Amino acid sequence: MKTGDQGLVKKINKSIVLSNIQTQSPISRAQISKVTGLNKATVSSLVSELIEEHLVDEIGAGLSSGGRKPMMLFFNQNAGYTIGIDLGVNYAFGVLTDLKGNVIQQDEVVITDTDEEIVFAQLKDLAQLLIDKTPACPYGLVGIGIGVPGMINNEGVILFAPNMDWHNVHLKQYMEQHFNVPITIENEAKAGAHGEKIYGAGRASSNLIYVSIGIGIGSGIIIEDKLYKGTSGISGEIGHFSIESNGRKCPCGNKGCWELYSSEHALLEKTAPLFPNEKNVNLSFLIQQAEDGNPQVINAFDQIGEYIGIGLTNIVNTFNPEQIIIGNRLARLEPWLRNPIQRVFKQRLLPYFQDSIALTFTDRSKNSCALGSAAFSIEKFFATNKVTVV
Amino acid sequence: MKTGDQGLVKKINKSIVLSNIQTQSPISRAQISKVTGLNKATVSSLVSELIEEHLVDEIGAGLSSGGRKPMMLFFNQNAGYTIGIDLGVNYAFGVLTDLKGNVIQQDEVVITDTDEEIVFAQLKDLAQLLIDKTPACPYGLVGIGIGVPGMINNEGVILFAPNMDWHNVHLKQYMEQHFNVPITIENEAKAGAHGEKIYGAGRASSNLIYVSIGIGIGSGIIIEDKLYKGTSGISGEIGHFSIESNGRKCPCGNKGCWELYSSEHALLEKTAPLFPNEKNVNLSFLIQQAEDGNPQVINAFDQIGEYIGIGLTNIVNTFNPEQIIIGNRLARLEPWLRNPIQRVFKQRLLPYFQDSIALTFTDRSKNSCALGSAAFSIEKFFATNKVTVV
DNA sequence: ATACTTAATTTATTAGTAAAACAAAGTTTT
DNA sequence: AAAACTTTGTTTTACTAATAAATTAAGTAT
Repeated sequence: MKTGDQGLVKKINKSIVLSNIQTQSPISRAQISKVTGLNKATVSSLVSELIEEHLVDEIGAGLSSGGRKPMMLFFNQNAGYTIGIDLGVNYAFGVLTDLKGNVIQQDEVVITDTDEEIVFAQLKDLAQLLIDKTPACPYGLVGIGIGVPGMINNEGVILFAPNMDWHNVHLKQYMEQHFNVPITIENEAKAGAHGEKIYGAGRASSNLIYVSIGIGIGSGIIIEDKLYKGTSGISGEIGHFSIESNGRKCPCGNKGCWELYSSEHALLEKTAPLFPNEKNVNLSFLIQQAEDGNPQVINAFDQIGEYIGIGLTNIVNTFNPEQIIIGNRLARLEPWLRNPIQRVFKQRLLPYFQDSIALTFTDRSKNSCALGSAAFSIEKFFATNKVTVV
Repeated sequence: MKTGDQGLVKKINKSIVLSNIQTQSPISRAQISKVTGLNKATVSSLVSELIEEHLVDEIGAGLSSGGRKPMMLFFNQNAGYTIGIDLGVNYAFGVLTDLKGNVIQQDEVVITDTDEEIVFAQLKDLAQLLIDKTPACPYGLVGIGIGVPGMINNEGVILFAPNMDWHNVHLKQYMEQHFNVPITIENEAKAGAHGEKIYGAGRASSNLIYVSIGIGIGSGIIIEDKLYKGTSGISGEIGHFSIESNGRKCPCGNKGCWELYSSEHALLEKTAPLFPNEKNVNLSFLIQQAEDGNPQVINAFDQIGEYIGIGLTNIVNTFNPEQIIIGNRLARLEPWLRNPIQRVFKQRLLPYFQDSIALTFTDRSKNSCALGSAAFSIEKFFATNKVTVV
């Protein structure tokens, strides 16, 4: 039980002030006071602390609205930097961002061998490369986050990453040994969900499910603005809920798992026979075919979309979320998936859900997994050092 | 954004003190100070307010442990009373409880006609009957809660109760007109989940799913100790997630819904042909048959249990909860359901989930729906009048 | 030039927790 | 049984943070 004291009050209010400056800047002290209801004096005092801590800058006077000009405040997004890495099965994509999530630098390495030690070394080099590009600033690098396609427990241990063939892998320890900053290892879909919630399409939603459809299907669950990790850290394994209770056996033990019908893997399996002479039937190839009007491919996309819709219906019935965001590789298929999904929603969802659900595809120009991973460190930084997150 | 001030601090601490007295009583001021970390003076001051508000009583001196005897404190559970009603399709069961959830009085009425006005009048009479039994006390009746088998929106409107044939029913308004206390209308499974979390088998779990298996299947989702209601208040409709994506059409619009295979309705449908001469094949009859060793009935129970296990597997994969509690009518089948469910878990769940999940059947001697409905009012009472719930 | 407006700081007040001193009521030691 | 110690709970004092009111600063409107 955490008791309350004046320090708590100050943390709360300081956090509110900072978050207002972050999201509404340029903003004056007077405006903050009006918006938050905090007394002008309180705002002034908290702002001056934030300025001393280099988290806020005075950027110059604003326009007068009939009286003294307000001094406009800016969030000093360059007070520190953070690294986020999206670790895939055959790539690792890293970003260096400022405290607002702006990408300062990015880099990608190709992974050809998923051997633990090789990948570890590649991740270390990728991080070092980005660290070397970190501009001089008061707080330096505040943390490194990595999104991994596997199950991560509450201690950050990678319990199982099927497509990497990893079991009980201690990436966190390895990174901590090499870099003296907080390390966050999180499931790729949870990181993606967080990225969408903080910086992406999910900012306005309190309850959203980010459905990561790649080789398999995972998800990140945001409930009341907060990532829900589950009791042991492995919530959201929705790729393995059964939509055919006695369907094909899945390696997970279950039968008829959703991802057997709706993932990139399922799509490739389904379409490969259409191109017996083509060695390299991959997603880009299929998209090209669809764009060229190949009816069989378009039909395959539609069928996958229908199965995706069936699974999403289950999610909506379970969570009653405001929004579902489709992420990862199959988000590229938006033009072909949106219709069948909406069609299934219309057929299968109760009317009460139909009105309240928004379907969004991730903006692939931003990597929400890498950004979300980076954002974890920013929150830890504020929570431990300066202000509480409200 | 709710800012912090000293009032907030006091609310938090007062709530902590009260909750310690509620759960640990008899307890002295000194002990509370030690347990909470609050200063002795702070505890004294907060306790004296609680005593003035009749929420806490000094019950006499305790045993000395080498010095002055401590004055033991008790939560005054009789400071107020609350009513909770479990509204079923053919019954309404009401309890009058004290502020600790002890049942003071209970009553049940039979519902033969689900016509809105008739049921409303029955509920009003049931509540009045319990009110008449309310002992004299400082706060009187602090609220009435009703758990309804249907979808309730955030404003307490019953959008749809299929088995009552209700659409857009304003029970809350009706009760408010007749009783001048806060009225809470909530879905039956959500109320049950809350009851289990506050008073029942789920007290120790932060993340739990209460699965109400009756005519249909609903659920209440507790996430981080809090009931998750969903964006429009209708989360947890897990009876309508599809486990046979192209299975039988369900009235909800979806196909192959879980409850078509796993509910009491499914069980009765499956077993009725076994007893062509029996007019009244109901749950009690089937249980009697199973107890008498009828292999066909036992087999039917096992099959239903398997389907329940398949659905629960989906839930575990999705939520990674600490605990699943089976509630409502089919909880009576625990002796026949536990094995097939555990069997399915063993076959279908990933090992990481197997360790962390506890399966519990509700204690049918307590009605968690009625108790949970009653508890809603207690929380509202403390939140609005005295202390915040922490 | 004077009166109004708005912004931000300074000063005084208030509310709540905490630390220390104290009072109350015991037990243990001699 | 007196003295010394313990534990409980209250009182006194100090401190911190928010707020209200007064003040200073820097404009605009007429």
